[in-house]
Amino acid sequence: MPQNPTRRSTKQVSGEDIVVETAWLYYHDGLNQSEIANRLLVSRATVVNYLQEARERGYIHTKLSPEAFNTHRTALALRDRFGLKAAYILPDGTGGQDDHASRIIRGAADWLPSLLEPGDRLGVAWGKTIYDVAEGLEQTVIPDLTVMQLVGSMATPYGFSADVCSSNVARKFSAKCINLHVPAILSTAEIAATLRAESLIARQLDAIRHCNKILFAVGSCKPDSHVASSGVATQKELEDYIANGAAGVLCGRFIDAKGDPVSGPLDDRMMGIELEELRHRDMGILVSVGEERVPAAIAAIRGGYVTHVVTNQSCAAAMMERA
Amino acid sequence: MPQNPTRRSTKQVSGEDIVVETAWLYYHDGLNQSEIANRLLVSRATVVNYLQEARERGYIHTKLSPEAFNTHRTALALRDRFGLKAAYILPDGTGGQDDHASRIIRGAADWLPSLLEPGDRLGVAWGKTIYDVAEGLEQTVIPDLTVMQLVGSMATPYGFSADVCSSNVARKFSAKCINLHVPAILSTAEIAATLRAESLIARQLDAIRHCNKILFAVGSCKPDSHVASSGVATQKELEDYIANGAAGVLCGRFIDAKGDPVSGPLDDRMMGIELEELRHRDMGILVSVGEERVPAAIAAIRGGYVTHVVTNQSCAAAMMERA
DNA sequence: GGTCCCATTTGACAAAAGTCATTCACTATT
DNA sequence: AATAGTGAATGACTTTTGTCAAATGGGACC
Repeated sequence: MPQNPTRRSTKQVSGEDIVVETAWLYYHDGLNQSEIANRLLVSRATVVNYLQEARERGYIHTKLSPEAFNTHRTALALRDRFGLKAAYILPDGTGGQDDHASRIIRGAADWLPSLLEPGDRLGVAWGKTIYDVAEGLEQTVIPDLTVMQLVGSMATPYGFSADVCSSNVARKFSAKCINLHVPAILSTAEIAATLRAESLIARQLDAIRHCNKILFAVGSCKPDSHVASSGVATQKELEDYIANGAAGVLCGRFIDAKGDPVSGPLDDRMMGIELEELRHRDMGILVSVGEERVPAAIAAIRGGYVTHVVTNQSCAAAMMERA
Repeated sequence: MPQNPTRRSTKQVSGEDIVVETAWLYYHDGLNQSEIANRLLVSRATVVNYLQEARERGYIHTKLSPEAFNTHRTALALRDRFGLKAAYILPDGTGGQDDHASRIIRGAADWLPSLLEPGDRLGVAWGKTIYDVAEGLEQTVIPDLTVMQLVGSMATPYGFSADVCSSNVARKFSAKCINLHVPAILSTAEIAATLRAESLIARQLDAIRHCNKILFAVGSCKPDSHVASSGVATQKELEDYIANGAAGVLCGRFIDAKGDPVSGPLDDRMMGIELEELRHRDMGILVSVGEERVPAAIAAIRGGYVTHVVTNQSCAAAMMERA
């Protein structure tokens, strides 16, 4: 309004625009800060401030491309060794388990959006890993995506029940969400059967049979597995399955080392997608965290449930060694 | 397998993976080079080399977010002043016309992908600006996108004929392309009418009436306009239109200052979408380069052809001043 | 086993970027 | 009209990053 006073306020008049200008010159045109300072007739320190502001405002976005993780040696080796479509291998952390895990989870969250496309129906399993992946997802709109809960919910104190996992994933993608409003495990096979016959439930169970992509983790078959600690299975039941050759857990179902279903006392009391329905989908995305889960991961791959793997260097190495 | 001619052994064992590890630590974890050097037990200079390699391999991607250009003051002002859905205003270059132009074009190429979604039918006009935008587009897959040529082709020595523009845009998006296999201008209205009646052509012309988004530039109505220099119109014809109040050219058609069609000798001899069919689409994306085109751009906006504008600071200022 | 070749690595130096206390112009208040 | 307050801009200094010529070490060849 008042005439452009040529001093400080000049900068003010162009206002925030100068921040964008600075960011453009720096990131797009590749000038250094001194060059920019000269052009804009400000001090270099000011350029630093502008750039900082641009970063704070989220104008600048730096990311590692997926190719960085699926075209290097280990990734290609794992892919070829197991006949996968792709493997996404993150560098090992230098910290402990948590560091490893958080990298894999961040990696999976980075990669997932590029694996999905409009029209997909994504089945989502449950567990801490999947929950964390959902948390890590950037808000990204994928038009016409449907997310589905693959197994019933369970009352865990941890907050990563199956319904929470699927809802969160759906929210991050602004997708439609089909939840399964039943418990994961019922006290008797009869009650489970009754519920399955219930028309609403039957329709939900039918819907999840039609998903084309699946996101899941595997559980190891150790006594401390989530299957036990979350109360889905008792210690005794778990031991039964192990005695029958169980090598891992996938969507609450037990598989042997070849990936085939292991039958046991829980099967009929469980609500959720069945193993046969999980095989040979367009895409099976396995997020595998922790070396103790390597045998389970191998079993899942052998069973034909997996086309894409996200894990880290050391697990990838362990997988190739043990297979 | 012939052992990979490994170079330095220990470091080589982890192979190229160490480059990814370095990039991760630097860009994702935010460590500085010295910290990384300590962790990886190499010199800092080596870390620099790894990072350089990561950049060369295209692992690292830095971009300015669209918000940087359509949420700052000028962009919002332009948008509100003209009732647009969005304006994307690039900083002025410090160089000459070419510098200005190349920024706008890069900006448009950066922005366009985020404006399109699966299922869209994008009509593409022609001209050097549009051609350059197409060149600048990153290869991005947009599923189920159809690109359409809006006006007939012309024999220009410059290589930015309408068919080339639409084909290139389609190629960059891996989209289906509907081309219009006719000249832009015919010697008589009769021949034009005959061609229009031709079933193949009629179908193509019909198809382009159904696009929902349109990408175009405007031409000024000066004697040196592309309309004249590319041979679509003679100097005399151009003067006729100007005498009738033409303020700009849009898809080969002349409009007055209010954006209404200006009739003249060429109208019936021209092959391509008509002005009325261009108005009020879901999205009309105007890429406007050069202050001499400001009146034409204003006319196009007033005429209701435009919902989104890409231009630079000085043109935006000029537009607001003159309107 | 010795020697050469060559890409990778490195240390020392140079350039660029980041920090921070201070200055400066403008505004609002009295 | 004087003054205090505000927040951007700045210069001097520190830290981080980049460059380059020289060194290093593995493997191939003799």
